[in-house]
Amino acid sequence: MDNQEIRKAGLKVTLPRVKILELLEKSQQRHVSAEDVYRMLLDKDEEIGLATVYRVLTQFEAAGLVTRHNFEGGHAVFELDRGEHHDHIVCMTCGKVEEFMDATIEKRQREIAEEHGFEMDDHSLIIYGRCQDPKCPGRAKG
Amino acid sequence: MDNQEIRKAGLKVTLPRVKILELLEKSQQRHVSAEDVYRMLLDKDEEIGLATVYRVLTQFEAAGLVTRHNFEGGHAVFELDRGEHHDHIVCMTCGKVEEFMDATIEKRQREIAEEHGFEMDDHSLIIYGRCQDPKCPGRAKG
DNA sequence: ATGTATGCAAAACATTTGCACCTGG
DNA sequence: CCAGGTGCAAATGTTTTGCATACAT
Repeated sequence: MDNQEIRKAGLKVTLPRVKILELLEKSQQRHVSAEDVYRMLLDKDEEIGLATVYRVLTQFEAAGLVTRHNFEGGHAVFELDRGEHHDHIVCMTCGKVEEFMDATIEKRQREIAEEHGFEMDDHSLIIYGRCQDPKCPGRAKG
Repeated sequence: MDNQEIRKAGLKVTLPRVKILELLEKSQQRHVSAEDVYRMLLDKDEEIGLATVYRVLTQFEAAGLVTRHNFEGGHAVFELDRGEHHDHIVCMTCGKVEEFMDATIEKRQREIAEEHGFEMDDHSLIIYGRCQDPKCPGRAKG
C-alpha cells in the first residue's frame, strides 16, 4: 500500500498527505508547482490548505519521495521520484517538459566535480529550447 | 569605453547603469544577487534604488550583457557575460561557485535536444556538492 | 525639449510561520 | 490521550510596478 511510503518517511498517514501523494502518482502532468497541486485538489473538492501543500511537498522532498526543481518562472516545481535519475528539456514556448538520461553526461559530471575537488551531491541539468510539436504556439521558426 | 556596451544595448548611458556594469566587471564575486549589487553600491556610497538595480540587471540580461541563474536559495544571481559559455559547480556548504566548460557535455546536450525534436536555445547545468576547501565549514566528511 | 530612467512606496508573488483547533495512532 | 498535523491569516523575502521627478541626448 502506498501509504507505507509516507509511514516510512516517519510521517503520520493523514488525509492531505495521502491525497497529495495520490495526485502526484496519477497526474498526467508530472512536473507540478505547489499552486498546481493546490488547484488540482480544489478541483477534486479536496479542501486542503495551500500552506499544507507546501509543508507536505517539502516533507516529501526531505524524505526523498519527490524532487524539487527550480526551472525558470519564479516558482519551484515538484516531481514524484521514481528512483531513476533524469534531466529535463523544457520548451520555452509551450512549457512542455521532457525527460532524458545520458550516461555520458552523467559520467563527465562526476569527473568534473572530482577535478574541481568537489564531492558531488546532486546536479541539475535543464535544456531550454523550442519544441516542434504542431500544437506548440511558437511553431514559427525563430 | 565600456559605456559603449550600454549604448549598443539601446539604453541610455546613465549613472546607475554605468556603476552597476562597473561593479560587475570589478567585483571579486562573479555571481551576485540583485540585493548583493544593491548593498555593494551602498557600501561605495552610490545611492541607487533596489528597484533600479533589478530593472538594470533585467535590461542587461535582455541585452546579453549578463546571465541570470536560478541556483537554489530563492533568489536569482547574475553574472557578467564574458562571451564564453560555461556551467557551474556550487558548494552546498560554503556557497562557493566554480565554473567549467566541457565540450563532451555540450555536444551531447545538443544531440539530445535534437533527438527530442527541440531546438536548443540555452541550457543550465549546475552541479551541487561539497568542496574540499580547508576554509569550508562543512569540511567534515559526510 | 522630450522621451527615458530613477527613486520611492506600494503591489504582487511565492513561500513560510504562528497559533488555535483537529486527528491519527 | 497527546504529539503531531492542519487551516487560516499574517509575516517574509524577492521581484515588479505606478507615478512624480530628474536626466541624457
